[in-house]
Amino acid sequence: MAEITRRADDYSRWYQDVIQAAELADYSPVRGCMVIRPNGYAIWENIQRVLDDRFKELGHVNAYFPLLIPKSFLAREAAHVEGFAKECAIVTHSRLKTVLVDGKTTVVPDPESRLEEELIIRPTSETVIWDMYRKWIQSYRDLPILINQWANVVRWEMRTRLFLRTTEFLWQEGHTAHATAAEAREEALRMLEVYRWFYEEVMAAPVIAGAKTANERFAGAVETYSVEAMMQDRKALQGATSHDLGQNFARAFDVTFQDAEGARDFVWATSWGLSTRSIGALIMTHSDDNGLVLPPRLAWRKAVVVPIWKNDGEMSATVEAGRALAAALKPVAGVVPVDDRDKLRPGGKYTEWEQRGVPVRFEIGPRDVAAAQCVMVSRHDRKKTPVPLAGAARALADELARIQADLLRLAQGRRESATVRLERWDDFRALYEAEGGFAWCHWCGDGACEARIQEETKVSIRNIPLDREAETGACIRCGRPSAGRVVFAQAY
RNA sequence: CGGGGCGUGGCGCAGCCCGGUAGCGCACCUGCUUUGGGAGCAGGGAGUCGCGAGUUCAAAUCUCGCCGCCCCGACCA
Repeated sequence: MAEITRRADDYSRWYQDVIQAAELADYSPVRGCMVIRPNGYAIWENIQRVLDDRFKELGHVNAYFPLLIPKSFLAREAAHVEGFAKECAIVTHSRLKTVLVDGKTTVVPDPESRLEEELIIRPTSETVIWDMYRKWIQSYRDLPILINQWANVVRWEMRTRLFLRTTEFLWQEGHTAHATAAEAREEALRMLEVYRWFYEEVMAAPVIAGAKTANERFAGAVETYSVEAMMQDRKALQGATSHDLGQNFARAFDVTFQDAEGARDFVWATSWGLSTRSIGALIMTHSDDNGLVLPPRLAWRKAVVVPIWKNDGEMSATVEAGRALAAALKPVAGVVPVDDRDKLRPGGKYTEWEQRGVPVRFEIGPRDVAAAQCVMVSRHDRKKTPVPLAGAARALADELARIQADLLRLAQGRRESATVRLERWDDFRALYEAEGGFAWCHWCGDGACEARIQEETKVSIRNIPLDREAETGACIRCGRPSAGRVVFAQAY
C-alpha cells in the first residue's frame, strides 16, 4: 500500500502521493500529459453530470467543434493571438514515412505531405466557433445561441502538475452569442454564479467570485470573472472563469446580425469554462495525511462494506450480511462494494479505502451480525456510529449530508483563519514572507502598481470581489486613492 | 529556457568513488497460519543496469556523446 508524505513535511509531494495512492491519475509517456485513471475519471464524470444538468436547465445545448484549427484563425483577434501563440501545438504534416537511420527503421514526417496551411490543436475554441457562428447568425431571431462543448484542449505549458496544469486537459467551454451588451454581461455573470454554486454546494469548496484585473484578463475578453478557492497550503487556485467577450470575436470573424429595426450590429459574446483542474482543487481542499477526502456529491463510491471474520463460518456469515447491507444501501449510495478479499486484513482494507476517499465505510463482524447492526465510519473525521442494519440506508443518507456540510464548514474555517485585511505595505510583505494567505487590501487600480507588487512579492490580485463593500482607502503599495478592497494571494 | 536532482525487476532504492557471479524493501505468485486499524513464516517468478560509442581480458561501475524524467523559477485553466 502506498505511503503518503505528510502535508507538513512536503506539501507538493503529499499532493502527488495522494493522487498515486487513490489511483486518480498517472504520468503518460508524453511529458506533461497525464492518464486519468478510472477513479479520477469517475470524479470527472460526476462533475460533468452535475454541471451539464445545470447548464441545460439554463437553456444551453451541447455541440462539438473540431480539435484542429487553421493557424490563421488564431491571428484574427489581436489579444487572443498574443495570449496563446506561445503555447500552441502545430500540425505540419499529414503522414509519416519509414526511413533507415544507422541501420534501424524509424519514422519521420513525409516532406511531401507538408500541409498548405498548418493547423493548430485548439488551446480553446473561440475562433472555430465564431467562424461557424458567422454562418449561423443573420438576424436577432437567431439569438441568443447558448452552446456548450465538453472537449479536450492542448496548451504547451513549460511546467506541468497532475490535474493542476497538464499539456492536454479536459474541460467544458460555453460559447454564447447575444443581441445586446447587457445580455452578454448578464450571461457571463449568470455562469459565474453557476460556478460559485458548483464549487460551494457540490465541491464543498468556498470561493470568492469576482472580476479579474485588466492584467489577468482572458486574451480577447473585455471582462473576465473568476471564482477563487484557497488550498490547504494557503495558496489560491482559480477554479473557473467566465468571460464577457464584448464584440471582439464578432468583429474578428465578421459576425453581424440585423435587429428588429433593420439596423446591423456585431454580435455580443461570452465564453466560460471549468476544467479537470477542478479535481486538483478538490484534492487540495479536503484531503488529509491519510489520503483523498471527497465530498459525497462527487465521490466515485459513496460507501463501502468491510466484513470481518476469524474463520470460514464467520466469513460466510459476515460476507452474506455485508452483501445484504450493500443491497439495502444501493438506493441511497448507488453501487456499494463489499470488500471480501481474504488477502488483506480489516485494518489494511480501512487504510486502502481511506486513501481512496470513500466517504463512508460500514464494518460488519460476527458480533454485529449477532446484534443485527453494523458500524458506520466516516472518512473525514473517523467518527464511528453503531447502526441497526434495518436503519442503515437512512443513517447513510443522513451521514452523507452531514459530511457534505462538514467539509464545506471546515474549508470555510480554514479559509477564514488564513484571511486578513491589511493596511500597511510592511504587514503585506511580512505576511507573504511568512505563511501567506488571502489579504484583502486597497489597490489604486493601476496595472503597473499591480505588476510591481507581483514582481516584488510573487503575490497577485486574485480578483475584485463582486460583493465587496463600498469603502475608500489608500493603495497598499503606493498610497493612491482606492475605491475598495481586492483579494491578494500567491496562486497556483 | 535558467538552476538543482535522477535514470538499476511493476514501484522505491543500494551498489558506482576503488571495474570482477546484479542486490534490498514494497508489490506479485504458491502454501500454511492469521483476520474488530497497515498480518507472519516458508518457498517462488520477474532486470539487455536510459540509449550509443570508447577504454579494458572484463563496464551498472571509468571516458565521451545523446535521450528522457522529476523538483524549483519565468508562462499559464
